[in-house]
Amino acid sequence: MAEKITPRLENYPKWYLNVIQEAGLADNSDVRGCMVIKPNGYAIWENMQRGLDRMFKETGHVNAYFPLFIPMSYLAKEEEMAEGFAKECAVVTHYRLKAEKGQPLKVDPTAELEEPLIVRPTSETIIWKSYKSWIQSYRDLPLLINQWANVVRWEMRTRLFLRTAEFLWQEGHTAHATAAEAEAETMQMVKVYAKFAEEFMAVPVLVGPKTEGQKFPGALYTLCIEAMMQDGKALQAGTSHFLGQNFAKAFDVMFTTPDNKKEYAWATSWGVSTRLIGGLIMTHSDDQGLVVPPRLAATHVAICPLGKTEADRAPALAAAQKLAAELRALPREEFFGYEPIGVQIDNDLKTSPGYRFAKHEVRGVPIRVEVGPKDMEKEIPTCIVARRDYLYQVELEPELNHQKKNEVPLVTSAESIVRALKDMQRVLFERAKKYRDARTVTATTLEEFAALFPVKGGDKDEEETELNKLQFVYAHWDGTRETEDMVQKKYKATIRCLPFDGPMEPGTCPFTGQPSARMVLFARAY
RNA sequence: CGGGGUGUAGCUCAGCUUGGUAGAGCGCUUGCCUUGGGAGCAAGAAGUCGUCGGUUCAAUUCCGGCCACCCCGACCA
Repeated sequence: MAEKITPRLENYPKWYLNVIQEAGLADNSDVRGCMVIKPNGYAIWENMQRGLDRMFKETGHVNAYFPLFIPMSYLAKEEEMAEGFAKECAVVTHYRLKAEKGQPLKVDPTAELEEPLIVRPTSETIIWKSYKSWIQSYRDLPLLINQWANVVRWEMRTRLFLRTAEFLWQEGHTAHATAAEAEAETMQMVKVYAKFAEEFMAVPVLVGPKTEGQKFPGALYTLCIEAMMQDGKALQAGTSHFLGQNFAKAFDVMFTTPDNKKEYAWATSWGVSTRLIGGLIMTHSDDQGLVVPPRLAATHVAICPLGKTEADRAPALAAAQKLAAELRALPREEFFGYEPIGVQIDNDLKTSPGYRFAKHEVRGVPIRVEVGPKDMEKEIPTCIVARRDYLYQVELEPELNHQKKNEVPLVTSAESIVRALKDMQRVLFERAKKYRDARTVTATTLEEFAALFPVKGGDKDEEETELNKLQFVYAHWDGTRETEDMVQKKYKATIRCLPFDGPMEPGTCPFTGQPSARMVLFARAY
């Protein structure tokens, strides 16, 4: 059978879409720019939700839910936000259709809303409208609320998971009595995101503030996490905003201080979305399909009993069931401390072993176990444990002495599997970090910078397929919006952030010759 | 909103130039065969050819309108 997935080096964007399709993560829908998230993709999102939600709760947050529709006038109350989102808002103007026999359905012109509603692109406005009535005293603060929701941003160009017109996310919205407290919250939450990205997704990230030009509309500043994809492009994976008193002022949210004075509340907001799934795919997956770090996998182990007939297979099937039960019975702390291990027995008699192996690989199941008659005949029965992360990587990292398949005694296979899962989580992170660090460079002169972000003569395909060529580039910057805009226009590279642990020495801006406080991180971005 | 392109089976597409009412591969169903890396053979089901109109004895094919989608640009946290 022909290879179904376009190799990454041939065409990276096409590979990305192939993986999503073949792994059963999502479909394009008939509604332009919107996606259908299929069970396999949604399972990853559910695991992301679980991990994040736990971390939010551990930092004192609670969940609530606010309406999908927002009166248009609310958005208008915060000027920067209105300007920032005006061009991508879906608007509801009517509340009724007209259905007459033999006539096409149409909007009932007599059912026009007095005030149009927008579908939330983000919920600061409607949430702060509520906060106005919830916050009276300093005793009501801090207010630490998160919501899991969908939002709509009418993007011109969409890509599955990375940028869709509707997407799922969480948005935290907090109110505090002091600026310092709100700023600490902003920092705390970006660190939560960084921890989640690195420990759950096995995606290394850089943390730091956005530039003035790239911050969220309505924010005083934005902190973000940035990840490198396999093609060297950057992906903004999460943001945490210090909103100052902008929304409190827009919605008149004042509280009484202990010394009986009135003050506006201080705000933060922070969010990550289903875009993380896109980032996960483009960090770990390979030409054979999806690779999912164990902490986010719904199914961790697929056991394939082998044997031609039901009778041939019976002993192997029994062994598979025993192993599955053993794995499922493991105490949670034996795995990652909470979710139980997901085990699936693929006992399909009608498909060949190769087909089943390939199916689980393309879908990103971390561990596959093969057990068949040959294993069961042995004095000490064994099984084959195959790790998804070793496949097709062997030639890339020969020093790690990867083994595609390991034969282990059945009696010890459960521990072998748990050990492998833990190791895989670590290996994926280290591999991604090594990849990113090897592709992070410094440019001190304009010539160096220009060579790192070549602009081709129009052939976009060629440009996008040059895997390994794009890099993260540290360079000085004079701090002005003009220079930032010029670089974006000329080199299609943006300042991703000013990483907290990046180089801090002052220097000279290669673009203007002006003094620069520190180097910043440039990259092409999704 | 400008420039280009495409709408034919579940999917990817051929056929149209030169009009005569439709094909392939994959997928699906069934049977045989096959079981430690995506097998093979055979049979079968499946399409108002985007839509509306025009020309014609006859339109998937030619002409026009419309609609949808894709690519490039613009735009885009």
